[in-house]
Amino acid sequence: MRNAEIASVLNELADLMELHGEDRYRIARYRNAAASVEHYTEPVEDLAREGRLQEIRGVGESIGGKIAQYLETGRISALDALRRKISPAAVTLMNLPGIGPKRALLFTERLNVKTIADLERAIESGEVAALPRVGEKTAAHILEEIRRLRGRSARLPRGVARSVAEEVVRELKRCKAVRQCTPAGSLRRMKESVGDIDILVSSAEPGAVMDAFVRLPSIREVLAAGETRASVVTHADVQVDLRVVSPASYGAALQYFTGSKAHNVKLRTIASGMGYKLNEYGVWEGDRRIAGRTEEGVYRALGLTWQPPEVREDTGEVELAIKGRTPSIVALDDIHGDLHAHTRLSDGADTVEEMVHAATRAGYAYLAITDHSQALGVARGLTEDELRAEHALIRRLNETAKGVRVLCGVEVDIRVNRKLDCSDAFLSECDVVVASIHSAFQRGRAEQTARLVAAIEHPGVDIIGHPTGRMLGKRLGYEIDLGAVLDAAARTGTALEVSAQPERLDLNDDAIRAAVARGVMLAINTDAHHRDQLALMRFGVATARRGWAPRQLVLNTKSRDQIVRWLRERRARARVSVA
DNA sequence: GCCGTTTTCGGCCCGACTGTTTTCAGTCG
Repeated sequence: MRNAEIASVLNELADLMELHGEDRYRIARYRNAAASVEHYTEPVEDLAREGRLQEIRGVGESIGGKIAQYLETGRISALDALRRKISPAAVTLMNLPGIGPKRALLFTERLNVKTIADLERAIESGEVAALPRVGEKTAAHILEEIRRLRGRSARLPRGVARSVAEEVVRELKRCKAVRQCTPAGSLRRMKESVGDIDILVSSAEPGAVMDAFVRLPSIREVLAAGETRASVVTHADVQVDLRVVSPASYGAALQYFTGSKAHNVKLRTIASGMGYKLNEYGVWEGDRRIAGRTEEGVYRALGLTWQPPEVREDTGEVELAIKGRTPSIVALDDIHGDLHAHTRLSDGADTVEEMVHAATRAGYAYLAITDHSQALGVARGLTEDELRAEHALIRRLNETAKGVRVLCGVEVDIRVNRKLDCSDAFLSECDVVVASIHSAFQRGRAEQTARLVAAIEHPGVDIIGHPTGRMLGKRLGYEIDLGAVLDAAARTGTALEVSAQPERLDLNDDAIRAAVARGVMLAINTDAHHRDQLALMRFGVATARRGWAPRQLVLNTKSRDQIVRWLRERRARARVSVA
């Protein structure tokens, strides 16, 4: 799959076009197409082979032709021509904060800057500050940004971002001038990682809020601070942007700062088509504000139904909103249980009883205990006899327990040789079987795909755990042919997990969308290793919502009776195959 | 360059902040 590579080439083309001073709408088309390609779940090279490139949103004849040329020859003649005219160094510089196309060209052409290190030297020598329309402060600011960027990882995992945001919101709410206060931006859209944190406040006294904000104890540095907007960096090196509006504009500002940008552009186009103007202060008919206090009101004024933040990525939700609909997607309240959890018998921290107690408090109807099978030595994997002893304990618990039904399970290892780490007979005795890959991540795509497909087709397996094995910010996961894996899951009815662990979120949103398109069953599980981790469910649900997963395709939205029946039918098949 | 509640051609979102200016260009979101 070369989608990321193709997207990056299209983005470079857009950057060069911008430097070259081309029409901004044309440039926007290239960036738009790059984003579509990046999130496309099928390999774009397959579409190219079948002459179907124009099925990608935002790809027409011209961009489609360039993609085809790139895939055939490894080059794009238009890109080569631009590269001859404009130094590639300008592209590098333009992607630094504080530098846009104008300054990038100024630095490369007037000062012959080729690298970021060159630029640092030019700033230190005073050459940059001497350029027209630059000056001391701008030069110093750019230098600061370069140094700050060097010590920082690009994006924050959402779990970390969430806690930073909650801390800032808690501190801000102590200020009396603050009326409403909430995180917006990609954090509110529940993206798996965020670039910076956006906080929105409504207040009748913006000045007082701004004063309080830039003095918060968690803040290390103020990057910019105006009357209604400020950017700061926390001690944890996270950028936080604050925006203050009046209560009458809160809904419009919330809509605006939640984004995504593409979603907003669509809404503004609709507004202008109706003779209105949409900005962060409201929906305007002339200078009369006809909506703005609530987000719902803003959508309503534009003749649209409100859309959940998770789907606001301009991937079809605006078109639904026009028709008066919202995507039918799973919600946290729909979840009735968790089908993947560990205890201290393998690598968890708590006992079966403690996990069950936590599930009861969560209001669940069922909880599957799925400790590791023996191959996973690092996780103190259990032998079949040890697992049987655990299952006996669980059955005794079920006899006396009211409320939560505990399911006897296992997380069985998928070995390198495609075999499972437990006997077929043992698997057929379990209530539920999760099969996962925990070893040999470096095998090639064909081999990993075959490994997963073998597990999916195994009659004793109900769910594939964390199907791609990725760890956000740590490793990419093993390479698989996602289409082939999804097809196998659709064919056999085996569910694929959406791991709610914030560093996994695996499957991710794009893959979920592709799974949903094929009718693949999903299971949103926490893979809890501690009783408190059952609460991670909301991250998994948020990811499933971003992937437009409907309740009907999420296994653990079933009631206790339904899940028992579903699993029993699969068990029956497993036993037939053993016999 | 793409695309359609208008539109197969003519549109294509809008405002805040900074710094260098002295009325606004550049950048960002």
